[in-house]
Amino acid sequence: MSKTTSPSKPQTRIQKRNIMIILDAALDVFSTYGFRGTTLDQIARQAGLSKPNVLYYFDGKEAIHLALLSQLLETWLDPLRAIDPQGDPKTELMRYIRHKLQMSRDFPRESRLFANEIVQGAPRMEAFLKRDLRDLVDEKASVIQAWMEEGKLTRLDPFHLIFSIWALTQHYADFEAQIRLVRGPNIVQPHDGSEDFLDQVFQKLLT
Amino acid sequence: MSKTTSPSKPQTRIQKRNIMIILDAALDVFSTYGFRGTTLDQIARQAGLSKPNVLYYFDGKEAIHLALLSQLLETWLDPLRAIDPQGDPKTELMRYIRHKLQMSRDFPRESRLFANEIVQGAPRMEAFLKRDLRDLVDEKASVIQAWMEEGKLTRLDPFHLIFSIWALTQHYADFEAQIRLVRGPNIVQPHDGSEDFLDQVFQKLLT
DNA sequence: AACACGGTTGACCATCTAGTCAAGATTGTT
DNA sequence: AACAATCTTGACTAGATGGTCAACCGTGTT
Repeated sequence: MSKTTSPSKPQTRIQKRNIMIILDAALDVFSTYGFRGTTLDQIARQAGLSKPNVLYYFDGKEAIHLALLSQLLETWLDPLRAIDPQGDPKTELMRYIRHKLQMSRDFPRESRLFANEIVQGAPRMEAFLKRDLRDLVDEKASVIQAWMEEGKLTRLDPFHLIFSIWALTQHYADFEAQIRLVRGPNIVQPHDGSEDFLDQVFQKLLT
Repeated sequence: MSKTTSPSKPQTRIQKRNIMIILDAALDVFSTYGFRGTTLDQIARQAGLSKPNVLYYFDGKEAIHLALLSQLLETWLDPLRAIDPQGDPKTELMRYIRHKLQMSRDFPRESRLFANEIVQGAPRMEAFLKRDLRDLVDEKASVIQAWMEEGKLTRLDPFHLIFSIWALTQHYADFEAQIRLVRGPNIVQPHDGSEDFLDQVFQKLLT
């Protein structure tokens, strides 16, 4: 019998709290070690709970991972969805870029959880990527294409444009270790200067 | 006693062949599943050898991984090293970008092996990144900085410029699964159009 | 042919890991 | 206080996994 997947049952205070603690701990560990590199014991230790107790709240390792992914995917696409075909092209795109960069800064663990999945071939997200993401990207690519044909925007391949936004914003979260080590111990925030830089890049590119 | 680490012993034909087969198989598996997600049995199966036979050539899983990493890191930085302070700034940088993109196209497994390591905090590459990479990046950032101060190049943060090149080129290899799934089954080469696009981006950015 | 060395493997072991279970501790309600 | 439902855990199991080992096979050299 599934535990957290039954949508009807009301949750007690303890359930709410512990489920949150477990998901937070699991996000820490999964985003650092990947799915197979993570053990239930690690999650339990990080959560400050015993392993059987973790399994009291979730049906298994897979279920915890799935819960994190679906939670993430729900909000991950919001910035892209928010692009308004009626708005000013450059404003809309710059807002999207800033939003995406902000998410990479504020939710680096989520970004790395996602990156871990994708680098390893997205075995647990194929359905989602094929369905929801592809439709959304196709839609927004059309919007961008239309803007370009109306002469409101530099002509570029809209798909590559979207990919470049993903690459540049997520890089700061996903490759944080590299940035940190390359820039030395005096750099505290790998993101320092990233907003100004991306502003420059895309202002130039889109004009 | 270490096996492949002794540099003096001459290798037989069979050794040369099997070590190559093992490294190739291991690159397949490590780049797809990460270090902890990979089992020796998987490597052995992929190589068409028995597990004890694999361990006859390498001291263990760690040793195979290490061999791959050091082999990779030797060549990974060559394009960056090749940037010539005496050359024409835009030419040098565009050549670097094209070279990097080409490596991401021709050696996607190597790129993903690297990405897997970095996303997970670079535990096995800290020393290398801190030492070799940092020095090299510092050096080339200075070169770029000098170019900018001489007015030969748009003023930009040289570190972020380098990061952006890494992000945009490696994205096509590291996130290939995402690109493939988003663009649909009709796309065979996720790289299609990437060179033209990156040319456009950096031509605009650097002018 | 005989020998030595390189190459190969089935069987095995210790450890790790996901998941179970029954018994006990806590909590909320009356 | 007493009861039931929820919550927690030590001890356990089955299977996976990295690594070992002794014995056997193959090949080239004399």
